[in-house]
Amino acid sequence: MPAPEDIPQIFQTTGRRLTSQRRLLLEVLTECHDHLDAETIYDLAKRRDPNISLATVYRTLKVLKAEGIVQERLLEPDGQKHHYEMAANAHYHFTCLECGQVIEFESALIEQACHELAERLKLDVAHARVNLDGHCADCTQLAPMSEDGP
Amino acid sequence: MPAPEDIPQIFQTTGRRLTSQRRLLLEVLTECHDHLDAETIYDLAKRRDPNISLATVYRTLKVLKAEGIVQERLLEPDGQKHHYEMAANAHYHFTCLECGQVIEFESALIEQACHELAERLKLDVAHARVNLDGHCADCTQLAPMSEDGP
DNA sequence: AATGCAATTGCAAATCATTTTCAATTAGGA
DNA sequence: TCCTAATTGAAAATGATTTGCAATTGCATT
Ligand SMILES: [Mn+2]
Ligand SMILES: [Mn+2]
Ligand SMILES: [Zn+2]
Ligand SMILES: [Zn+2]
Repeated sequence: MPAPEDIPQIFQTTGRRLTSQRRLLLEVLTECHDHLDAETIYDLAKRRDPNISLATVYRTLKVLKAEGIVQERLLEPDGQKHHYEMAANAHYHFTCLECGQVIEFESALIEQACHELAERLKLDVAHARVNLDGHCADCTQLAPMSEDGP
Repeated sequence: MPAPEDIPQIFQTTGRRLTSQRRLLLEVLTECHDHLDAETIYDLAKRRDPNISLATVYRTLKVLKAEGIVQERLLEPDGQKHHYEMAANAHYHFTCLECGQVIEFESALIEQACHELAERLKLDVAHARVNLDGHCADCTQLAPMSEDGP
């Protein structure tokens, strides 16, 4: 999770160029604190640079992901499009199957689970892709519950 | 995770038909204890029924998933194709970024994390999509490690 | 400031997993 | 056995993402 001022350094070090398009996409991602898909990022960027192309959005997202500057998420359980957000403190996501709401959360238990597995099997866990699906508090009231109820 | 003998019942109850193609695909999935993608399932099935179509494989997988008979997994971190396995005891997966090996594991900690979130936010967690990525024990020896090393 | 060139871009066409359309077939209840 | 809605195969369509290519542009170097 690099600080914004470190980004030019990162690019320079890897022989990458900090183009106007990349700067713009970084702005969009930084300003919009949300989980955006490529098309939405494209739309937002196009407002400030009408010439930017969707291909550049995808290419840039791939670069930013490779550099650890953005994180890619698969929030929808049936996995169509990816969503992106600036890399920040490690966190996970819950998606409501009913209303689509996404809730971020942290979890020491999940981190423990990763450590435990790593130690037990002598392997190295680089990343945890964790997404919980279910019904949010609002939707739970109305929806029929899955298992046994009180 | 229904027992094999319950499957006809499940189909009947939901007005679905137990066709020869569906029986065949259930056989393939049951016999091959592995995580198969749709194309592989198709290839295996075609050996016994050369007329079966890939469309039917996809349609059947969707039905079996909806009925909770098979589970869909996204094992590869860059999420191209899905993999399928018969629903069994809840478990998670670790994928080695180097050699592609997939390791199954169970985790009470992850289940705790789900319960904790559910209770804290009064929501209902129906399913946990958990995939850890990293380097397996074999590949860790050779690969440059990610963070600080001893 | 001018030069050189590899990295990057926009556009269009290409991929590729998955879905859909539709006419023909078939499971399974009456 | 009949009837009909569910299912199928084949081919075309979809939709997110990628790629080929010629034109542009950062940026290190004169
Ligand atoms: Mn997030
Ligand atoms: Mn498994
Ligand atoms: Zn909801
Ligand atoms: Zn490995």
